[in-house]
Amino acid sequence: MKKIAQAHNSLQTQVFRAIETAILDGVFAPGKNLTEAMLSEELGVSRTPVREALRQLEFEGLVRVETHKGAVVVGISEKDIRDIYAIRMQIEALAAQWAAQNVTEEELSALQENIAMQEFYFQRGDCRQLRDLDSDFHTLIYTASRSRPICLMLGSFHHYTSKARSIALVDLRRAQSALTEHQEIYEALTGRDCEKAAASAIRHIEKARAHLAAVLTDAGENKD
Amino acid sequence: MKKIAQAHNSLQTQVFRAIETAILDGVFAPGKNLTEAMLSEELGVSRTPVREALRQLEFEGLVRVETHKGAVVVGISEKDIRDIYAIRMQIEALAAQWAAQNVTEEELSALQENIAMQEFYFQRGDCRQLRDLDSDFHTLIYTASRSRPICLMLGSFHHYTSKARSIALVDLRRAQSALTEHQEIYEALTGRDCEKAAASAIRHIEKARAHLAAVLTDAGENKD
DNA sequence: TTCGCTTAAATTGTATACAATTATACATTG
DNA sequence: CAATGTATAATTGTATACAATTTAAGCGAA
Repeated sequence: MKKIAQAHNSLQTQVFRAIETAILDGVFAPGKNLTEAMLSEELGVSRTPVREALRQLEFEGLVRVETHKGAVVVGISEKDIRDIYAIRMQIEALAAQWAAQNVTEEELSALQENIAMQEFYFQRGDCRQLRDLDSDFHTLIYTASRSRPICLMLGSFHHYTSKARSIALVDLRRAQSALTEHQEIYEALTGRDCEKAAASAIRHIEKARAHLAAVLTDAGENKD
Repeated sequence: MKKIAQAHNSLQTQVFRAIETAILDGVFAPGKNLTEAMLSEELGVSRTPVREALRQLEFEGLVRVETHKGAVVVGISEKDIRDIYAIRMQIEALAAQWAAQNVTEEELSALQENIAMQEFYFQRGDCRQLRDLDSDFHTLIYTASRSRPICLMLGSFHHYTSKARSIALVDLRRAQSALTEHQEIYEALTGRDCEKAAASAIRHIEKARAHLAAVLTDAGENKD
């Protein structure tokens, strides 16, 4: 029934993305039991790619799969998000620091372009676009760090941060603040200033965390 | 042909473990092309569980899978390990800090038992057992942190640290030092002293890193 | 010989069929 | 009526069959 995103990727990948976003967008609520047959029919594919996708989602921590029992959606709790921010504060600092040393001119251009787009969509008040750009911005920095462990780690539970971003950037005041902080990080990178990059990154996450702490009153729930 | 570890788990899980350890033990060298047919025959199963295992291994970063091309083993470079230690220094500090607040009496007993075993196998000079105990020790602390993101993150690329541990703990002098540091962390946890726990963890990883930096002259190679 | 095209083999991607296990419903018995 | 055991249905686990794609080989012409 529902159309799957792009066509050029493998079905398995598309199925994975489809289920992932469905979970993150709350279409599949925490605790919901995901049967392979249901997903197959819903997405118009066979069970094989669905199974592979579910196994990957289990690795990402989005679902829990028990043998002969099936998959259930795992919720992201408030505490999870708080923990993520504590962790990110450390890791993003490392990433920014290393990126300052290794970032290429092309990547700097991409970051500049990204920030320009952020300014554009901020004017429009388009939160969804801002969220995606924010996501891209950080991905660019991870990549520029030239550290495979960093990329793997931050990519592996990327959805957690995505969820947190979604919650946070709905507030346009926070979005503006984030934009300023992004610019600060960008400047540190252009100047190849490791310390400033790390400090800016920490300040950025710290502010994001503080904002989120204020916003988080009725966000996620845990289904342990 | 080759027997797979336990019997009660699903084939898919067993296949996953089998391939994982084969890669970590160097049986499947970096760059090696893993065809599903070969793995199927080798492990005496069909392609289905093999495919699911490969997809998970891709998420772990141990192999790279390209559509219609298959999976190749990704090597762990020296730099990867160095990066891991930099990251771990931050995350283990968080984990230890949180564990000091949340650790249960049962977990403290388990840690005590673990350390006792470490002492025993250190006497015997059994490096392999020491490595596994070291792995268990840290897993216990992650678990005690009561943070799902921490557990997910550190579990997700656990093999990296495992690889590093294997390299490091071959040196019995390092093993002894590690044992002392573990005891220090354990004491911090029993005293529920967050600051001491974090500081001990950082010191532990820092020492491990320093030792590894000295040892690492001809370890891993990268196959990008 | 070498370049290029065609074709065949090998490999992965997907779907389906079958086996094993679990959950559910219903009947039987205390 | 409750509890339990059995049978049936539903769901997952695994294997195999088929389609799509890539790689390589073979063949021919310049």
